[in-house]
Amino acid sequence: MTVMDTTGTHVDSCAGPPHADRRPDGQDRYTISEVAALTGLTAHTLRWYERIGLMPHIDRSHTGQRRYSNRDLDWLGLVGKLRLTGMPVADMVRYAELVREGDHTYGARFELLKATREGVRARIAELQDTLAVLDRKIDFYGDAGRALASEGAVL
Amino acid sequence: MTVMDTTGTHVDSCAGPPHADRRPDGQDRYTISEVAALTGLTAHTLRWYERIGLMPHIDRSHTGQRRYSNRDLDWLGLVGKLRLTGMPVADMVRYAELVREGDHTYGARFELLKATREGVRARIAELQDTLAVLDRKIDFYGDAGRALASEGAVL
DNA sequence: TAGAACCTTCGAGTGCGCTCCAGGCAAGCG
DNA sequence: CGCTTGCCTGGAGCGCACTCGAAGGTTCTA
Repeated sequence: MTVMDTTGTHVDSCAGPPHADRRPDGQDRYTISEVAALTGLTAHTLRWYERIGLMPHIDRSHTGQRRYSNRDLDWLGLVGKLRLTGMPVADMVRYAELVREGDHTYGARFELLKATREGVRARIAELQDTLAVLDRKIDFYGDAGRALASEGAVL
Repeated sequence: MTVMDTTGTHVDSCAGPPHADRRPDGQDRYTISEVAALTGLTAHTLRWYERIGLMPHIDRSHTGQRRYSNRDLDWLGLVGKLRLTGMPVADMVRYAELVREGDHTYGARFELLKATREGVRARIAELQDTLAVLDRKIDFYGDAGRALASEGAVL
């Protein structure tokens, strides 16, 4: 249960390419504005994520300021990806809760990830379908659109 | 300029598979609730689409009720597809305006469709990227997740 | 030691895409 | 004739995901 190992690289293995201007583990104490610059989120949004329970506990300096770790950046990377899929923030909060609750939620998290993956796959299929519609429409315009348009077709 | 031909099937050729329970052209005067059932949108939403300029002019019965045509359904089919891509309603309104403005907007519409297509392609790429992240995470869980989770990795 | 630049919290505001309500009209039916 | 059903309009309200402002404390640079 205790977290002894903070040097392993496996922590990073799940959040895409690690950001270039990251500090090595051990000196990874970023201010909120540094994290904002790194992630593209605003400081406001980062604090809001914390308020709604989307972040793990963020370390604080002796004066109470947030100090983000590399692991926090990894988490934000994952959140960013999930956000791109259109996953509602509430669902991500649910996942964050499972992580906080510890090992016994392992199965639930696994299932949630798999369900999310299926959702993303379905979304991709949907978009490819839409792409086909657009392709047909664009061909239509390219080939004979001008003539057909004047006949009243809804282009 | 005059719209003589309403019997051609080419009108339909751009909006995916035609809905099964459609009436043949000529008897295509659907009430708002029929269209709601056919499209999955609510009557409220259909009226709202009209208010914001997303629909062409919808025909009315002698008592002022809306009567949608097959062409209107085609248009709603396209709108539905574009909505799936995440295109903002405002952009779709812009496209609708171009259609209303007539043939001379042909080029603009063509460009807009091509830009939209590129947007969809980019979105698909993004999702595939996310899918890869999820796949890695899921493998991780499946292979050694339980052990690593107890070491403190952010899964 | 001044001032800028950063941080904190709380709470209100914004933009989008609906979603719903109130109040009223018109048609069909027993 | 009254009742129900379906439709009309204009406008208010809602949920989401931020986004920003106010008021005040702290830390860095000259």
